[in-house]
Amino acid sequence: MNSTVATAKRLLGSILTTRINREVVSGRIVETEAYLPRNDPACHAAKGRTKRNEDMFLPEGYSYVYLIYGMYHCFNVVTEKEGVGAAVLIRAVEPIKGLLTMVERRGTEKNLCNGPGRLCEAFGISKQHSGLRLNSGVISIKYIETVKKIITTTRIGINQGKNLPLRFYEKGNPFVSKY
DNA sequence: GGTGGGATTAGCT
DNA sequence: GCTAATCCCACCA
Repeated sequence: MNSTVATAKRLLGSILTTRINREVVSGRIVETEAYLPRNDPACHAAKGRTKRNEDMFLPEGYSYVYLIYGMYHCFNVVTEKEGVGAAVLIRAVEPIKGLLTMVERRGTEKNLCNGPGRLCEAFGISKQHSGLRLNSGVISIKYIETVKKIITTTRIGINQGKNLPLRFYEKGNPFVSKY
């Protein structure tokens, strides 16, 4: 098992916290996807380093945030050494703290964080938060526990590399995304 | 319950 | 001009 897959599984159950615009929001990660440095056509780094994906080539423990479909952001954790280009996409979290802030930012009380675009909106994450070192003030991820019941499936919403079993979520958790 | 289209932008070809 | 790791709402059953 390579370290990106190991990280994707280890992040399940960890606590994600952001301090953005003086608001503290946190949640428990329940769904992730791995994007591998080699033999993975869906990984942004697969076609080499560009201005868009350069933060993916930072060392492990940095954030990589990008804009998708013109309107939504996706939050990733870089997982390999500097220059390699691999990450774990955080797809869903279970809200813990700052529920009011999430509702305010999302404009609804439903589906606060069960999807990569939704959780970025709820947590206040946007492109300016790409390339930050985690646990240095703005975005923090704290390891708490190892989730035992992990379901592995293929990834969602991609066109290449669909058949690779690189999506992980906690069995039975209602905050996992639906797609 | 399920399906289909529109929103909206950066970067590559 | 087209695509991209998405989401929401309208519509139909």
